[in-house]
Amino acid sequence: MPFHPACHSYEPVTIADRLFLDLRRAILEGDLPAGKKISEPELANIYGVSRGSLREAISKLENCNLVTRRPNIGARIVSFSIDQLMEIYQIREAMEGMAARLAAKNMTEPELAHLKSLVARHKDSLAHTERTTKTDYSQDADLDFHFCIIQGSKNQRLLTMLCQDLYDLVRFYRMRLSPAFSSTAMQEHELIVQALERRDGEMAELLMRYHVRASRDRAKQRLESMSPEELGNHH
Amino acid sequence: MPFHPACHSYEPVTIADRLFLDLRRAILEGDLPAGKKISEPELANIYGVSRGSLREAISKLENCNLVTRRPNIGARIVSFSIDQLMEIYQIREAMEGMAARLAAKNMTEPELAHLKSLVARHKDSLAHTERTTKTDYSQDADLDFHFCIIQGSKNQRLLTMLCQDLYDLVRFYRMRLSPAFSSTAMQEHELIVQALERRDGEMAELLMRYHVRASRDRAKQRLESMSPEELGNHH
DNA sequence: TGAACTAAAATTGTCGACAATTTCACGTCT
DNA sequence: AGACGTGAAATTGTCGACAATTTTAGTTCA
Repeated sequence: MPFHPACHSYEPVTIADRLFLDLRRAILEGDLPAGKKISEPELANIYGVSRGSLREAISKLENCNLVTRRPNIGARIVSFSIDQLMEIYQIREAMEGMAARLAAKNMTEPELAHLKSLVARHKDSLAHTERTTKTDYSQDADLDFHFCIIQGSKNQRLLTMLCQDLYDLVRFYRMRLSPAFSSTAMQEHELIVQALERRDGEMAELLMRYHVRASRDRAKQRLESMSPEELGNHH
Repeated sequence: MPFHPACHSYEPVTIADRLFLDLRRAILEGDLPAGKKISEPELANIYGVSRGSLREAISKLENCNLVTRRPNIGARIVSFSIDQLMEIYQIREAMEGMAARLAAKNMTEPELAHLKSLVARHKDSLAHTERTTKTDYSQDADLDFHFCIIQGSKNQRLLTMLCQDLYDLVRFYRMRLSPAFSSTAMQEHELIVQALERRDGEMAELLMRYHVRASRDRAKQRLESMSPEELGNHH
């Protein structure tokens, strides 16, 4: 039942921190609709905090690219756009490809074992369960898979750039598209793990780039088959 | 004589914005030494602003990865580390490689012409001038080159991630290493431009990745030949 | 001498009030 | 009716003061 902390898994010691986590969750889960303007006095009243703390939380949300601010105008939740989603996939192809290459070199054996068990569980769940609650779990498992590899790269900056600056956006879109996780994608995951086991960085990067590119194509295909109303819901 | 705005090229309409630009410049140029703790009351007095505005500026500096904050402890300027520099090069290899690939497809003819003239001027300057003021100009020219290609990728998110989240750090290190720009690097630039002219994305990516990797190796070699005192100056 | 406790000083976090700017509503003019 | 200008209302930016936490300095005790 976790919200999937990934990064941002620190204790909210200060009011602004707790507010940031609450608002982040609200945005990702759709409580605060995409594209909506944020009213500082209104939100400050709702959460029972001062405007100063709220502004600090909004500033953190801006770092995650979940809101955009303009001076003297205000902040608004990031809005849904197919083009932006495709841009994100292109960046993930490059960065996660590099992460896989580095992980093949730097991942520890326990980390590899953990990744393997994760994929095995995932495969099991995909084979044995009905389609009912599959998507939810699969999506989390997918994020876990990518997170493990990024962490295994042992490049701290790469980790923070992906987790802090990009993955919140990934969740933002994922929550609004609720795509089915295909068995094809899981097979791609397995191939990547095999390359990592062989410590073949070159191949791991190629396979990861292919996987992200294929995921992008699948997402695009799904989006183009969706009705305009379905897409419009999120604006 | 520009400070090289790259991104962040907006008018500082608010006090916190101007403060942010001033502090950013101070950090990059070494007025605020690396690793130093930021005293909010002290800085607020120096710049003659309230602590609130200063805190907002610090928050923006945190986005640029130029300072790190810990709750109830405070903010300090990012500190110099060879490992971190190497991490940044790895990320640049992946992201700028992708940028070159996309630029080969999406760059407009005027943009390409501008890039060509930029490299030509660069080559000229490297051939005709003495070594005196060469490095300064060359460094800016190098950044301009990379910036042009990133911009030519037409991936807005890639542009902001590189310019806002990474390139300030690149400048931070560049200003403290003051490396000579080699004619080798310039030849690599020329090869990349030729690939872009042919609209050969595959080759452009390969050449850019090679260029970034070679630059990393050159930087590492320079660093290892520096004395510990030289390196220690920046802590 | 040095480790541990204590109180004072300094620093960061939080808040409410005021100033500057934007947004909205109304009335006027063409 | 619609465009334009004006003033009020609302929103954001800025500030100084207070509260909570951390750091420091000093003292005591083993």
